[in-house]
Amino acid sequence: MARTPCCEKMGLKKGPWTPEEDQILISHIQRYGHGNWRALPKQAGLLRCGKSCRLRWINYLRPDIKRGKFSKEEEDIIIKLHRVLGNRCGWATIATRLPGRTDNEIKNFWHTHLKKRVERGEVQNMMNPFEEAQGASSAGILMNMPQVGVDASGATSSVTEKVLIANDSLLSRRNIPPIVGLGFYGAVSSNVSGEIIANNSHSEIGEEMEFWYNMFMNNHHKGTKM
DNA sequence: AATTTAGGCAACCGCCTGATG
DNA sequence: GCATCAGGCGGTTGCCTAAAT
Repeated sequence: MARTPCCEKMGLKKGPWTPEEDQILISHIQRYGHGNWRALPKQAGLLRCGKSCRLRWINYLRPDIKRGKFSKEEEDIIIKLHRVLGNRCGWATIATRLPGRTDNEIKNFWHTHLKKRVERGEVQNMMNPFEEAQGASSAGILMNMPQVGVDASGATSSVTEKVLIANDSLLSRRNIPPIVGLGFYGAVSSNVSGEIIANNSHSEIGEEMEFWYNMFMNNHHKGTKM
């Protein structure tokens, strides 16, 4: 059975927001907050669905929105993170790293500017911290794999050992994203059920690496649950 | 000056996930 | 365990504007 649509289309307005609608939404949220987006338009007297109100607020009206051109630093962060995360678990996560920027804005900026530059090879030397740490010519990455016992050729055994994973094909066969290279730092190991778990070494590598660590953990769990 | 094309971006759509009953 | 709701997210569309012809 099909889900009921998020909003009743009949009588609800679509398309660009008018300044009057913006003002109504801002005033309402400033007075009452936005606890329930679905109920908000009715309470505020707007002929919009809750989703539309939420999007308008988050992407345009929020007071902490930063508008204007992206800085070089912001570009670098987007490119680096996109390399790691890809489109699929990325824009919102990247947005958390760029205060005042929205996922929609970052997504648009990627598709209209950065994607072309990356495709043209203008940013090909941009590496994430793991790649930088390993060096571009590194033979592989080291992981603690107590239960898997996978050697560099991909063969399995019951032996608990540190494993050097030599190439991307092995990673892809095991459905592990390349960022598993964090294991190079000794910050990752896996438990008996095959789930990646943390040890405490990542706490010593600073805020930036903490961020990348969390990024890895999220990415890994998403990548392995399928 | 008029028309066409391309780029930029706001907004919508549909799917997914977590919470709740 | 299942159905439904609500919020969140990425993909995509379509409008607007500036540049090119």
